Amino acid sequence: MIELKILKKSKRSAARLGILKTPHGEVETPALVPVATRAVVKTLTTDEVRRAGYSLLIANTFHLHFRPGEAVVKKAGGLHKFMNWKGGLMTDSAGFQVFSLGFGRDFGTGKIALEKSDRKITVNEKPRGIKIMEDGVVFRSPVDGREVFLGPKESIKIQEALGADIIFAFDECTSPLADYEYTKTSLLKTHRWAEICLKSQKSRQALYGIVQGGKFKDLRKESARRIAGLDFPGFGIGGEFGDDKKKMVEMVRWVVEELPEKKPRHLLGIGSPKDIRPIIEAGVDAFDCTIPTHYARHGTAFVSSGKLDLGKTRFLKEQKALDKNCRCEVCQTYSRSYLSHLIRAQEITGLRLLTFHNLFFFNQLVESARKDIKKGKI
RNA sequence: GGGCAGGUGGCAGAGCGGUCAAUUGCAUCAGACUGUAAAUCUGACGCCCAAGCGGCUACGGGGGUUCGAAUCCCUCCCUGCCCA
Repeated sequence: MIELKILKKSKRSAARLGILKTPHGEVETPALVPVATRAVVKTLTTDEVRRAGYSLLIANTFHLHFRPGEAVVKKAGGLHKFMNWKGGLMTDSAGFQVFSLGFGRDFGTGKIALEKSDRKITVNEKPRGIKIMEDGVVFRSPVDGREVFLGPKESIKIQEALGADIIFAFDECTSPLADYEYTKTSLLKTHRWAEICLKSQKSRQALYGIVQGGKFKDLRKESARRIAGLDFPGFGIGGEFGDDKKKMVEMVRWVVEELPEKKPRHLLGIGSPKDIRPIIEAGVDAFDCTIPTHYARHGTAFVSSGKLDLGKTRFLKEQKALDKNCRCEVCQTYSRSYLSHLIRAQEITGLRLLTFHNLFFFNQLVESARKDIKKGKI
């Protein structure tokens, strides 16, 4: 099991400094959790991920179920051994794919609505790519196209076979376009699924319940109270987060206020550099995000001044490091010019170096936030 | 010197009488990306512009046939391969 030891609570905000103890080591919180969807932080070895400053990763149940299949992972001795990761591990429940491959794909939206849209998803509306049913969801395998049913029971069973330290309840992550009725109805399902997850769990893994409720305050509050009322050792805060940053933080606050203080809170899928401080101030202990790794593979390096698109020809002329204040191996070793060349030439090492830098850079941001909690600045 | 094959937008390479300012790929430029569908995707890409089924200049140069030519004919220039 896990335990969150709270070292310090901020007087200025809901932020707290802590240590999350897992069966595979301790994690300083607040913590960013790199995403290892298919049992790998894309392009890096686990040793490199560790060197970038991380001790907790999140893998994905949906993707690992289809390839290689949880039986393969189990036979290999579990996810830790399979991927050679000695730190803490989480697995996402596949709930996000209900959204991502459903309405998310239909409307091209993510968890945050980047443009205000009048399009609303109403209560009886159905996504095209998947079928959402009372006790689960029918998907098509991204590997071979065959139809597969996944629900709370199936998700827990798979996650038990995978063997991460922390697992998540199977939920429906609603779209920013979902209206009140849709969200409310979906919430009933997510709550019912949460209970099924708890009941069907046989392992001693830490099962986090997930709070949903979209952008609606009463639904978020209700969801937080319902989920907090169940016997979960930790909580995920999921779903969509409105259409601007202020709203997002406000929504996290609504939820955090309803959650028990002693248990860890994990914000699912949020973590752009600009989000990091605000969500920590809102009381989040951990959060995972694909941004550092994903953007790296699209040629973007994050630096103190913002982000650099190394694919642009102008960087070929710059001999300096990505970020002069970054202490990472990449910034100590390579120039923007060289990295730009690698990215432009589509050399895979370029993707590796940017991934490493971005992860290291993000960790520096989180680390400085932790220091500021300690100093009483946050 | 003879024979054959070619010369198309920054490059490669389609088109072979009208719907061609010209398929496609690359390059270039711009944009997107938050529990990974993602080493991905979108858009622009001759010039002008009051932006439109708009004007202008364009498929090696010149000339011709035709209502109409990148596409057919003549000629010149150039390139590759083969034979002397």
